[in-house]
Amino acid sequence: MFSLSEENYLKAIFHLERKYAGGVSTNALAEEMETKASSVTDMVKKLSDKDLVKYRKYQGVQLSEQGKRTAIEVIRKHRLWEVFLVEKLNFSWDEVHDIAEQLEHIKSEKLTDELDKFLGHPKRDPHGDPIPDAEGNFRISNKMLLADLEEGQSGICVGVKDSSTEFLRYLDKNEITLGKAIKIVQREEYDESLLIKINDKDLRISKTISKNLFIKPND
Amino acid sequence: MFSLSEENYLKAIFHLERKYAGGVSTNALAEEMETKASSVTDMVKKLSDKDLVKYRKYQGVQLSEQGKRTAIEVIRKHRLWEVFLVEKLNFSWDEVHDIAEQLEHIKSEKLTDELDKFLGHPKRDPHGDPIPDAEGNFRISNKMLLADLEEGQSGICVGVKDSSTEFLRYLDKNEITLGKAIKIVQREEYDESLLIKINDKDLRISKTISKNLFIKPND
DNA sequence: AATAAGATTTAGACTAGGCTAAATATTGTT
DNA sequence: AACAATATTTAGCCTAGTCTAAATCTTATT
Repeated sequence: MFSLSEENYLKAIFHLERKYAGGVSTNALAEEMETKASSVTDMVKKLSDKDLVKYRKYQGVQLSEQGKRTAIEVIRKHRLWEVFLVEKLNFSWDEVHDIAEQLEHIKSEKLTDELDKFLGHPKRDPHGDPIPDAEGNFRISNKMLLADLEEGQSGICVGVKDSSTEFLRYLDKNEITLGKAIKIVQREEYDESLLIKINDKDLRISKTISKNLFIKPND
Repeated sequence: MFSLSEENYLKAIFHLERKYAGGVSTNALAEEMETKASSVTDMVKKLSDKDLVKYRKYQGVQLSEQGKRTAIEVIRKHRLWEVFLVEKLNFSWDEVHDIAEQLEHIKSEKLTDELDKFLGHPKRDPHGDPIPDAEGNFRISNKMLLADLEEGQSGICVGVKDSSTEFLRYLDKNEITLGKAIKIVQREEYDESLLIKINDKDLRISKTISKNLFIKPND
């Protein structure tokens, strides 16, 4: 079993490997963990001793197979608990992150699997992020940023890139929720804002918004 | 907010105060916490600095009002999660303790209250122990040990004193579950065993068993 | 190729929580 | 009242995880 801190490092490395496939730098990890580079170096050595990461001084860090498996297990638990909080306990999608950060460290395989079953094996968490199955497989779907769609294209809103309270509240206010159909009516090249049709209404959204909304394009 | 270790100490002191009302001794607490007396002394000083306990050297320790409130909150969470695990996730009553020990430290008042609501405000956990309400009030009911009932008396099985896997499995095997009616048919004074009627069958149980089963006597 | 800037690691210190061994206080028994 | 047994506390050390400051490595620029 791994400590809370070890699990959080593994999770952070997992997320950063998307951006830095060749190895996650100490500084990037320090920023993600909201700690100092020296602390990261210490912890990364410990993780390396346990064969959870591959680490070469000054060259950054990568997850080992076991490290990756552990990180995915933590992410699986995080997202399942988020579904539980929203679906069963009346939380809204902007309230669940901090609580799931605690719940994701509860150690019991049976608990995770029974929770998954109880929730009906959900495929995505309340923010549209995919939930890995018990074997650690994500079903990845072709999603794009709304900002990258062409004029005239349409699709389904499937996730958010920014999960901050502020952004989620903005979406709530404008009745933009996961599963909704969205069509790009017009692109304004000057400020990169978009005119979209959603809920049968036209809505103008800024680049800031469209860069943080994932869409599964039709066809 | 208090640390995991602090919460566990408060909980242990709370439980021991039932037996040692005049102050819980360092050694008793050390045994309960499965640690050394010297470690207990250190921690008790810290709790005292935070006004969670009243402590006088060599004289034992007692919970302050705030300490008691905190302990009860932890116990409330523990028991609610046990209900959740048994009622919603198909756990049996002998499997839930260790997981609830982890879940009881999750910090979110809203989570606790919503969980309570979701479960229908249960009054007792799967072992028959009362669940305090959000204000920290236990509803105490008149329960007795089965061993202390007279021949001919009858009642309802409402709880267990020993929550060990072994004991709970024994009860399962003999179809003794909470809510069942039990009548004392005969007391054997020689070995203090009892002949009881339960499930319309006669069953002989030893003193060891009858000393660990709580009964709410009829009238 | 040299060097300055930036990134990373090392050294040494700190806190929480725990341990062992030694010192001290309390209690029970004569 | 004294002393032995037991309980408790103190002193000093340990590990995990963190920090600051100093040292060292890498990289970008000339």
